[in-house]
Amino acid sequence: MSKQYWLVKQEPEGYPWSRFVEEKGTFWDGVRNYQARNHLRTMKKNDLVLYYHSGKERAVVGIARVTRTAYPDPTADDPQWVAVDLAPVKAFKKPVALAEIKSESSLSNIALVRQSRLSVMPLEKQEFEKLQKMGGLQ
DNA sequence: GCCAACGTTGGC
DNA sequence: GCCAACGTTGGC
Repeated sequence: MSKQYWLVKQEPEGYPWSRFVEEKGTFWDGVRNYQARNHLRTMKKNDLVLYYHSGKERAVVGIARVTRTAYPDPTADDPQWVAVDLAPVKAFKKPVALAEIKSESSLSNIALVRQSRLSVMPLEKQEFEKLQKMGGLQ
């Protein structure tokens, strides 16, 4: 199957992009939401993932990729919850703010806008490429 | 700090 | 199985 595209949300106070880059990757744990979990389970190796800072910052800051597909979340008691491993690919030259995303009509369908509480969501290829371009990358 | 959106829990 | 109450997340 071909590559898929995702967006994950993280509070910069919890685990900022800068630390993600320093550590050259992390395991993406702590997801306790069925919809988000199902998305995690669907991720394949080398799928590309946009990294979004929620809270105060509210901007997409960089691109990551999946280095290990879903496995039981070591921080959960219940084995139904899963984690994946992600590694940084490239930082955006310019973070793309939520306000910009909202004002872009071609991005009005993404879950970030429509369902603000979802922490892991799929993106269409053209949506991913649009965001990438807005972030100053090809 | 407030509130909307959404999920979960528990009483019936 | 419905729904009210409550908790959490995240934008404003």
